[in-house]
Amino acid sequence: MSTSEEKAPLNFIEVKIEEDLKKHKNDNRIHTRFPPEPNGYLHIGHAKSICLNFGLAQKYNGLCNLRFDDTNPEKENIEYVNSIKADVKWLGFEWGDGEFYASDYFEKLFEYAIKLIEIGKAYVDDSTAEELSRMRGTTTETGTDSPYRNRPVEENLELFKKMKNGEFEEGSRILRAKIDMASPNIHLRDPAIYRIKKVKHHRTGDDWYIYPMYDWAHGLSDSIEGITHSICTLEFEVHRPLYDWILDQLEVFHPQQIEFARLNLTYTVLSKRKLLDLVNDKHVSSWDDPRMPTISGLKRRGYSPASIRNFAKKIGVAKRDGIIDVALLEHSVREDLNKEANRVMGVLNPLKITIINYPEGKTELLSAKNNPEKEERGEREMPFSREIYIEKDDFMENPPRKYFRLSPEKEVRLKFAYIIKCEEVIKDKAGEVVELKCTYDIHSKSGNDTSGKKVKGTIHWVSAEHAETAEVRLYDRLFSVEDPAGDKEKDFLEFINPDTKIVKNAYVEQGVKNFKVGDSFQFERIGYFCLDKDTSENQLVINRTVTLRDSWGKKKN
RNA sequence: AGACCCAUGGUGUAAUUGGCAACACGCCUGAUUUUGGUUCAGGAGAGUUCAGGUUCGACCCCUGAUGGGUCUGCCA
Repeated sequence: MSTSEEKAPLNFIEVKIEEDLKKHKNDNRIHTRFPPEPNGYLHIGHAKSICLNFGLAQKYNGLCNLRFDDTNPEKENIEYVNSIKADVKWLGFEWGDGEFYASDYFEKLFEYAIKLIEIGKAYVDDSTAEELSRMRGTTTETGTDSPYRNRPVEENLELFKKMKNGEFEEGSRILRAKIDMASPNIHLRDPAIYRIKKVKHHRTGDDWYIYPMYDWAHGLSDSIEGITHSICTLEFEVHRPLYDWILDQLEVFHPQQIEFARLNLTYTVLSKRKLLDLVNDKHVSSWDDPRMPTISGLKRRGYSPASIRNFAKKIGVAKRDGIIDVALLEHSVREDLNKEANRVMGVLNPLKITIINYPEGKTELLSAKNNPEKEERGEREMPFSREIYIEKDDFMENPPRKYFRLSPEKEVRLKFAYIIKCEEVIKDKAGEVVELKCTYDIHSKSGNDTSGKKVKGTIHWVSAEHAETAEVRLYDRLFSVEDPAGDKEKDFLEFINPDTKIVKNAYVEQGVKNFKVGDSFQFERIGYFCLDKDTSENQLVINRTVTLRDSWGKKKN
């Protein structure tokens, strides 16, 4: 038995590609494209598409273009173009010379339209939008022919050129493909392919008074670029007959459109319009608010490009639409950050401890491992002194069974330091524990413990005198229900989760000050965090990316 | 209502193209651990929406039903 390498199962698109390869279709060339409209920021759903399209090109030694579908100047702008380029690059993909814009093809697209008119397959229609809508029919009733449908070619040519020259009012006329008003597929009922829009375009300026519709621009752009596999989401399935019709009429290179199910994620929304609403209505601070499922939001939250790429790999590609558990996304970051992120200590909810048998004024440096998963990351020195902070949760006056942490008369290890014992609990008038008096065992020093003691729990701490204060933003899921957009009665905005806690008075070890904005690290025993761009000279701002898995916390509930 | 698409554990994706369902996440148990993390070992959980048919044999092919999605912009 030869142990040839396991081949990962192919998704249905790869199956299709390999069939094409077997038939030597397109001379075995594989060319995909990622075609965003620059009218918003990219989100995790786009990341799926980016990984798919660029990933296919990599796998089959092909190319993947980045093409901006910029045919609607009303909604598009250069800010979005730039953010999209930055996000794709950040995700780890390169398009080389393959940066294109549908607007680069406006002239060519116009000529193709002329050709379509010339072969009698397109006409200028003077009907109003309402008339067009009425004549289109419905899903059950066929449409009716427009009175302008049989205009002579010459007249169409002349009118279309006048449209181009700006001689008509916006909305007064459109160019339509002449297909079949009785088709059960509404997209084939003489669809509009050009409309008049006297709007300045972010790239072509005032050159054009007419702009092509998606169906006209997209397929032809694919064709012009020699795209072999034009991959898009399911809702374009009904457009495919039109995509094919256009290319067939013009007898040009004919890419194959393939549709797959777009990504849905629990506890969030992934539609550009809804994300825009969140930004515009100030429910979030910006497109890169760390709670946003945008690529820039995930980046700011502390997600690594690798974690997103791995997530995309895990979710697979298919035609069935479903909803993916965010837990899988969270697992993907933990998996990556566990290996990559250095450990530091941070106390989010401090409880002061005075170690009464530790000399006043003394400070010693203890060495701490930076990353147990990567010995080569070495060690750092942490100052230890008489007064320290521990996490409030790490002390209980009346502990339940199997509580491994600190409680009266009990001992725990301070990680990388000594074993301490709780001798006295100090409370305020309200009965709240405000401080602990402890003793430490001088023989229990980490690395050379001769005390012979073995304690069940190890907790994190930070020296009071040496700690830095930080603002820590404990982000939670953006919505409090699994499918906020799925409720028929309530608007998705009603499900926004208000529980993002901001902890102002966290104490963190000094080293955090040396991190750069965007650096990820683990607060031992708590979770993965990163330094936020709001950090200033005198204020550290830290975002929680995701908590650590917590089997104890789960058990308690 | 019509056309088109889809249907496999809680979730997502597989099943050498017809040979009695696998992987990942999540969940549970145990071991290891100076992170109740990681790692390791194990477990529960679907008989493939339903009803027929073809076949020695069906998740896979056929028919019908049911359920879900998409489509009636001069948006993409």
